This record gives sequence, C-alpha cells and structure tokens, in this order.
Amino acid sequence: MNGVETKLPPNFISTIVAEDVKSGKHGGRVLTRFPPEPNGYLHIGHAKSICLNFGLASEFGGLCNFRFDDTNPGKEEIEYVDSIMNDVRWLGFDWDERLFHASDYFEQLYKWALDLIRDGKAFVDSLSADEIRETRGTLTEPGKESPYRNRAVAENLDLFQKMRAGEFEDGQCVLRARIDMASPNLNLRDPVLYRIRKMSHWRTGDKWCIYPMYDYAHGQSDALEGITHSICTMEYEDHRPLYDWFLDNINVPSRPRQIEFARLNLSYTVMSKRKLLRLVRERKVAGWDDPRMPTLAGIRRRGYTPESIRAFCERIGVGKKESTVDLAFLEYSIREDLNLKAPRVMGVLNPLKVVIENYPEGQTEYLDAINNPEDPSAGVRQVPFSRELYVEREDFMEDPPKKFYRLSPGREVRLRYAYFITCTGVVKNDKGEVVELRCTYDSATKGGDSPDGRKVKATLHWVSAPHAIDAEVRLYDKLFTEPEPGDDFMEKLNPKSLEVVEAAKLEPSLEEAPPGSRYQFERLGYFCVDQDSTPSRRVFNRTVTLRDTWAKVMKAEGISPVK
RNA sequence: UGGGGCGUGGCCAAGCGGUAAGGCACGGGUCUUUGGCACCCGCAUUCGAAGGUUCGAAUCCUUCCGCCCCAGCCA
Repeated sequence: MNGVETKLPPNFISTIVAEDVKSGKHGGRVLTRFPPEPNGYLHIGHAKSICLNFGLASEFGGLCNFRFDDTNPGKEEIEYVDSIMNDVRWLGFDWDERLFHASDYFEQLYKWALDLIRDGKAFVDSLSADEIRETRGTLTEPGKESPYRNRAVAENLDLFQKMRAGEFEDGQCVLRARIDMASPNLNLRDPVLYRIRKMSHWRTGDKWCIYPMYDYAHGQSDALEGITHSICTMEYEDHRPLYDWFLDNINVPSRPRQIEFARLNLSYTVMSKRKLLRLVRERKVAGWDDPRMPTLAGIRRRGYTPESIRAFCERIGVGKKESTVDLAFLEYSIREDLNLKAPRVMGVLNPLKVVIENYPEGQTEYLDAINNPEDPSAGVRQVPFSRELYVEREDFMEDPPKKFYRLSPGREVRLRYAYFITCTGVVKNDKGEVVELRCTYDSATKGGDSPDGRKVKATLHWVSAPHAIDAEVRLYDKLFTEPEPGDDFMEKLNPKSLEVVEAAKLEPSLEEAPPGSRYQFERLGYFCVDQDSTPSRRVFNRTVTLRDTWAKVMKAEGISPVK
C-alpha cells in the first residue's frame, strides 16, 4: 500500500496465528473470513473487524474470505448486500473470487442435520417458542427436557424431512440439538438448529422453508471453507463450546478455531445497528450515509479517507477488554492523512467585507499561492486579489483582548500570499454591527513579506469579493453531547451537530472541484465536495476542523467568539 | 452472586519474575506567510484492592472488589 510494509503491532490474536503458522498447524496455512449479515450498513466497528481479518491474512501470507451470513431471510435485504460489498472495497480490501454465503451450504447443512438425528444428537421438538423459553430454565436453575426429546430416530427423520417439505407451519416445530438441559452454559441447553420460515430468501428464493440458526451454520461454514481462524466479538465467547460441539459431532472437513476480541466503541457515538436504524427511521439524520453517522457510508461522505480508517484501526489495538476509544483519536487519523494530501485553498465561512482604500479600483492581480506546504510537488496556483475582499468575521475584533493578535482598528496583519493591510476604519449599520472594514495596504509587501523586515503577528485567509464563488458549507460536529450516549441516546442528540452556512465565499479555483474531492480550507479545517453538489449549487462538508489552539485560549480566557 | 470474560495514567495500549514502551488527549516551549504542520520538554514510585511466595512481582498463589456478556424459533 505504501512501499515499505509497516510492521503491525502484535496483539494476542496475531500471536496465536504466528504460533500456529510456526507449529505447522493447518500446514502453516492462514485463512480468515469477514462474515457480515446483510441486515444493515457497515460501521467503523466493522472496519476494525475487516482490517483485523484481512490484515492478519496478509501479514501471514494467507487469504481472507468474504461471506454473507444469510441465514435469516426475515431480516436481510439486497440493499444491504450491495452497500456492504461496496464499503469493504472502498476500505481497500479484495476477496477476489472468494465471495461466499452461508446459503451456499444449506444442502450440506441439511445433510449434516440428518446425520445428527441418526446419531441421536438432534430431535424435532414440537414445543412452541413460548414453551421452549419456559423450559429453558434460568441463569441459576437448570432447564427441563422437552417431552419430545426422546422421539425415535425414524420419527425425527420423518418429521425433519416433512419440515423441509413444507408440511408444517412457521413455529410448529424446530430441530434441536440434544446436548444438556442442565448445562450452566445456556447455549448448550438443547439449542435450536433449524426453524421454519415460509418466506423467500434473497438468494435461494423459495427453495427452502427451514433455515439454520447462526450457531448451527457458522462453524460448519468455516469448516467447509477451510477457515483456520474464525475471529468474532466477545459476546460469542459463550457460544464457543457449541461451536466446538458441532465440529466434534459432525464429520467436517477441517477444524477452525474461534477467537474472540472486544468490539470497538467510540466516544460521542452509538454503534449498534438497532440504534443507528432508529436514528435513520426517526429522521434524526438524513440517512445511513449522513456524514454524522459512524457508518462507513457516512464517514466516507464526511470526507474520511480509507487510509485514515485503516491507520486508525491499526492503532487502536486488539484485545479482550471492553473499551471506548476517544473520538479525538479518529480525528487525529484523518488530520494526519489529509495534512499530507489535501490541497490548500482559501474560503471564508462568515464573510466580513474589507475595502482596501488605497488599492486601485477595478484592478486585479494574480498572486502565487502554495498548494500544499507538505508536498512541494503539488505546485502553486494563482489567486485573484482586488480592492474588495472578504475576511473571516472572527478574525476581527474592535476591542481585542490581549492575546488576540488578528485584525483590529489600527492593527497591521498579513493577508496570506498577498499584502500587509492595516485597519483604518470600521463601518457599522444602524444596529451598531460591524458590516465593513476600511483598510490600507502596503504595496511593498506583495506576496506577504516586508522588505524592511517589519513583522506582523497574524496571517489571515481571505478571498477577493468580485471573484469569489458561493457555496453551501455543512459544518458537522459530534452527533451526541455526551461521551457515552447510552440507551437514552435519543435525548443526547447534539442540536448543533449540523450547522449550514448558506453562502460561504470561496476562491475561484474551487469552481470545478468534483464531488468527493478534499481540501484544506486554510486555518479552518478539511472539507470535501458533497455528492449533492452541482455547478449551480456547490456543497462542501466539513470533515474535521484543524487543531485550534486559539479556540482553547479563548475558552481558557473566557472570551466569547464573535457570532 | 449459574456460567463466561475483563480490570496498567483522562482515552487506547505494550509488558508474560528483574525493577512501568508507545500513541491520543492535556500542559509548557521552539519554529512558522495556516494560532495548522514539524520539533523539544513534561505527564503512573505504580499496574482494581488486600494478603502471600521470592533477593526481586504489573507479571506466580490466595481472597476480596468492580465492570461487561448470556435465559431469540436474531446474528
């Protein structure tokens, strides 16, 4: 990806894999898999899993399969299938021809179920869902065996075949494993293997009316594909004994090992599909790809790069401890990446008109501006300068506090790549609000340096009024006001998570900026052109602000920012 | 209090019996035509707690405390 392969920091999983490779387990082969269920959009938490699985594979010269865990037609939709594949590709991973589905294995899974029945290890239970729940027992008391638990093999075989043939209605019966109703691990109390669902499946159509449960499908799918390390999140740890039980009691072709790690939590955001779905359904955000969403679609639209997401996932580490990563860490990753790549440009979000009184009317000069100080190869561009300009309203204070060293009456500052200007007058409206600044410029300071060595404390961004282009700029901030939104997250929504600037003034070089392109608006932050943008109505999203030391000073000094 | 898992600075995270890496955040400074970037300095006598073993413990043993997960015909 970037010439020199940076060595990934080791973690407990890569240590296990390294030992297996060294000991020759699986013949030194490494095959992982990313197994999403197509019932929602992928989010940054999935990115951690994707990077882990594909990363491990490439680190040890192995491969990573892509597999849809499509065992529940009631919840899965084709819309999600497309978005999921698109997101994984965008993140930068490729599964070549290795696209699989749990549904590819329905026939084999069915045959194995028949084997389990013949071995007396599975039975058809005619208890209702409620009855099964009631007899499962509790955390402290054992469950009760189903009265159907000892049906004869022949009867079970007959019943199960009839289940498949559609002779029963939904819920009338299920196939259950015959393990141990007294197990302290609830997953082992005769878990359901198959349930009847008379609905068509996005891939198998109406071929099946019985569908395998996750536990029954996952491990065997892994075994069928020859997966060596099946990595999942901590909540499946209790399922591992069952995962292993199937592998021990079925004649599977290989023996995968399940390893669990802690899922990612991010401060100031919610990650569960249920909560994200609610934000979408209740219109708290514009959709799954709203730039405030932690979905990959949202993050992408926000302007994050796949490289920054990968770097983030590599840095947060992999462990078994529940943790919440600071959102600032994610922001650090995108700033770090964009600092090196994003072309610099000037744009004024909250325009304050400036008239340079001693600058010739009608004159336009084109000044050289460096595109990216971090990347000389990015070259220079020319920006127009004229008598009337816009500067940021926040860059002027009529009565500045001691630490404010931007523009104020009588103060001289530099306009980036242009001239030193001195504020000579302030024009106010009848409400007393500053509506225009009158300034003079020093023609000897063209380009931004004074031949007499005169120094100036501040450098301001600006844009020439007659040359500026208008744009809508969407300023995004955290979606929630609290680091841990919790279950009442709907009450913790940040009312200022989106502020729309209707008419920002941008330098004309942005005229043709294509959707998706990213820029640094100097002194403000990183922005990207939104997909809603059109030539007649340009729309930019703020990906993240620049680090703002001045904002911290203001906060510390109790100075309120100018509105 | 059935079972499983986890507890190292504000947030992540190395460490695996030899005397607490690194990153983010934070504070201070240098530099600066972005109050950006870069660079420098600071930031746990202490590893959930208490005992014990040992010349020596975050690492081994006890006990205790705290947090998370499991009672879907969801994944």
